[in-house]
Amino acid sequence: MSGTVITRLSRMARWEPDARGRMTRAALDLYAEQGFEQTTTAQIAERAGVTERTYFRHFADKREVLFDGSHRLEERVVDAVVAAPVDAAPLAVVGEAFATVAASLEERREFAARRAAVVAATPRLRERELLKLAALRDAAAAALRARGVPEPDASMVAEAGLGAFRIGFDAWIASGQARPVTDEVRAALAALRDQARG
Amino acid sequence: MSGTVITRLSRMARWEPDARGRMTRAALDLYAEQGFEQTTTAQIAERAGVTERTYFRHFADKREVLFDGSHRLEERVVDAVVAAPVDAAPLAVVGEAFATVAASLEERREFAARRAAVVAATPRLRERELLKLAALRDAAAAALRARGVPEPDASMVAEAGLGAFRIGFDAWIASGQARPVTDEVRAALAALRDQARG
DNA sequence: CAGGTGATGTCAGTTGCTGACATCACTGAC
DNA sequence: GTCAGTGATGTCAGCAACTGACATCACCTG
Repeated sequence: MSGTVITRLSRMARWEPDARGRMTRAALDLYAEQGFEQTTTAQIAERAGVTERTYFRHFADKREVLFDGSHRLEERVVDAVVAAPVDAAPLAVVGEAFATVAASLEERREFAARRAAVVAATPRLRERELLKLAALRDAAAAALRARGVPEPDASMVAEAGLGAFRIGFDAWIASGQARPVTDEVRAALAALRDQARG
Repeated sequence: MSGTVITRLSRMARWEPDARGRMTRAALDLYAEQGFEQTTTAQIAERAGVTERTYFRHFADKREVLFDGSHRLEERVVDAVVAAPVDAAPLAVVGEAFATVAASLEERREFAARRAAVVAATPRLRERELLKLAALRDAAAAALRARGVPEPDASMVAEAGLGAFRIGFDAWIASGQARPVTDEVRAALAALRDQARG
């Protein structure tokens, strides 16, 4: 802790501010540099200038650092589904909802890409990602039911929307972000629609 | 270990046979009785009549005990996709493939239901389940591509098939296995088809 | 300036999981 | 028949991921 720089600002918080942000950046850097399994929570804490105990007060476990924003995504999907015109078709509603969510990732595309690479390379992080995506899907399904869409339609449509999101996002990353994410997501959903009609 | 019964059979294996099976049953029982988090791997090993080290030689971690059959499921999906008539529509192919997989669970419906209850109640087990299902989906997508289905169609159709499988299976469990699983899976996929046609 | 509050530090302890090495039951060659 | 080989198991030491209990510290409020 001897290396900690004490920034002197007029109205400073109690300790060094933004401990969460520092831990997130430290974790992503370390995971990218030396791999998730080779990184210890003690290393993350040290690089962020806190103790290991403080890390575990902010994040439930070693993986959760990379999933801090997932709650915001959930809100965005639900909001988008709720805000859709009442007469819009369910599949179109979720498609646009997930396209909106994807668009929100474009603001921090560098972070998103680095994070995606680490997650893709680590089974245990993929697991956690799938859990968050499942929560996203369930939130979308619930929002659809609130619009009056019955089961199993609501669940299946939500599943299709999430699928388009995932496949579109992956294509966006794989292509070096050539086209906007929203286009990729819409293209994936359109492919499914064609297959269902054919 | 004093309670271990030494069964005397004419042609017995080296030690008590079926250690994996005993561990799987012990784990499922304990998880159901007292919860996953409250169960230690030492308890599972003890009930199965082995040491903790032996447990970890058979299973990668505390969760993997309940996912021993996942490889067989993967084979079944792939086989079903490969075996489908060449002129069959991709969505129909995966639908029937996942219906086949679901049907294979009906043979051990009691085990499947108990297992599903434990998994549903435990986030960490749900995580692992999602990873296995993702592998199932990816295998189906690869098999579709081998049939000549292009991307993103193959991935989206596989996603829809897995969704139907999951939703159908859940409905089957929730209904107390009233109708055959295959019917539930087909119904879920039909719902999506209807939605896609608008 | 005396509490009160919230975030942090310290420390001990449990559990999940791994590597290294010994042992045991059976198998096959001789 | 015996004896080395093989594969599954047991034993033990140890690290890393977490958790609970308690102390501390910076700031705020009356």
